[in-house]
Amino acid sequence: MKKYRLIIADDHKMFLDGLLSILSSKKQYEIVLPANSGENVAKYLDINNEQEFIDLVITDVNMPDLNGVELNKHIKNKHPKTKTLVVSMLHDSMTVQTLTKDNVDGYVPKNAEKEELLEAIESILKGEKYFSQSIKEVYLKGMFSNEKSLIDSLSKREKEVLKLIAEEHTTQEIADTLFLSKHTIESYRKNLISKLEVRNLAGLTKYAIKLGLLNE
Amino acid sequence: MKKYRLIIADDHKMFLDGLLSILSSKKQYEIVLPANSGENVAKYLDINNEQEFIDLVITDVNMPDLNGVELNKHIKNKHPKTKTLVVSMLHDSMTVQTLTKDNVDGYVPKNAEKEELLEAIESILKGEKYFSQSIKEVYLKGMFSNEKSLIDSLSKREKEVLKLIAEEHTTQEIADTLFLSKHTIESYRKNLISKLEVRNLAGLTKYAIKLGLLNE
DNA sequence: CCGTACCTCCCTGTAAACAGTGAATACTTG
DNA sequence: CAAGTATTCACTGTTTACAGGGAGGTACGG
Repeated sequence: MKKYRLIIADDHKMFLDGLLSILSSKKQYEIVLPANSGENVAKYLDINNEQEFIDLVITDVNMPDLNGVELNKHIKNKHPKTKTLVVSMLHDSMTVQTLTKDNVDGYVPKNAEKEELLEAIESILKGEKYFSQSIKEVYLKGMFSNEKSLIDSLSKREKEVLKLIAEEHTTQEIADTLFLSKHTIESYRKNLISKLEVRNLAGLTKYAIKLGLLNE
Repeated sequence: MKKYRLIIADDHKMFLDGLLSILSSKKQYEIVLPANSGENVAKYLDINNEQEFIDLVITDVNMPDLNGVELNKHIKNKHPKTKTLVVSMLHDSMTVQTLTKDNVDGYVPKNAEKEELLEAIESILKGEKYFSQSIKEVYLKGMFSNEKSLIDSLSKREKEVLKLIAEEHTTQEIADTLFLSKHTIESYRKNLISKLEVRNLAGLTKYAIKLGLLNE
């Protein structure tokens, strides 16, 4: 029987230990590397994947340095034959959209049963894709909602202004920092409110947080 | 050898499975109930704890219906002999402060090694308290920062108004919904801005989110 | 080369937020 | 009960946000 070589990445050691524990019951899976960051996985693959091929990388989304989305992208670019399975407790539509666009092989939420995880791994190693029902729903909802397109519709400058607005700066202050006229910033503010379909500063602030524009 | 009866609560089944897997290696622990919500644990204890005593409840913080903080409070009120261990990936100072005030027996972050978890369980069952180093640090930081006191200083009504403000309602609208004068709401807004030491609506909104006042 | 999106700036209003001050009633906690 | 705090309301301003309109320049792809 072929033995599959896996890598698991999650910054929560306890979850990692749990996964290891679950997978150790399956003798055909060899866990080559339990990693606590995406960076470590990327480095490992870049160095070793040619000599000793890794079949599957199971990764969380939220990790320090290189997160799951970026890791998946890296793997699919540099090591296209290595499969990827995302296991995450987040499943917002933007993340799901990005991952599928980047050709991820599977996505299972952390509130799934372990049986489902094992099924997902099996399917993926057979060359199939595996997405949990709830992930499919999020994907579809994202397709038909306008949330994603709203975010995409913001230009770099608009995001810059939005960030400053959410950081509690007044229009005049933003104008000063960006060396623009107060009127320009007012235009941006107006456009943002209309584009993001919110009513005021509070709505803009919430969007800025949702978009991860604030460094906190 | 005495067998200890434990309950584990986490809404992420996979994590639950992982914990079960880890604890199953220790024969002296009997997992009576793997629960996916705090509500289930509270109900179980209320019904069964007199006949069949539960030694320890291990719980996550973020759960639907009854969260870990509320569950701990419930247990310490109604079942004071049952120990509690919080295992969470969040460790903001407010949560830690509240839990210690409510006499939680231990707190271990999810990025701890499984050995630490086992050590924590052991200590607690011996009657000691167990807090990871990182949790102690958060606790101390919270003690000397003013963040907590800021939050505590808000009255129920103030939080109510803050919530509505963050939900993008104008002063007039809030006045109408709460059957108060516009002037009253303006007073609240002013007090909130001064109490929370922010500059404007954006700052208030961020605080409202931090306090978890918004249902999203 | 034409359309489109982006960036920039301006004007005119109205509505709302923000600042300072003051004050009466109720409630809660030592 | 006394003292403090919460809750409510009011008046007077100034500043800022918000809404709607227009307009010129650049940059890029079809």
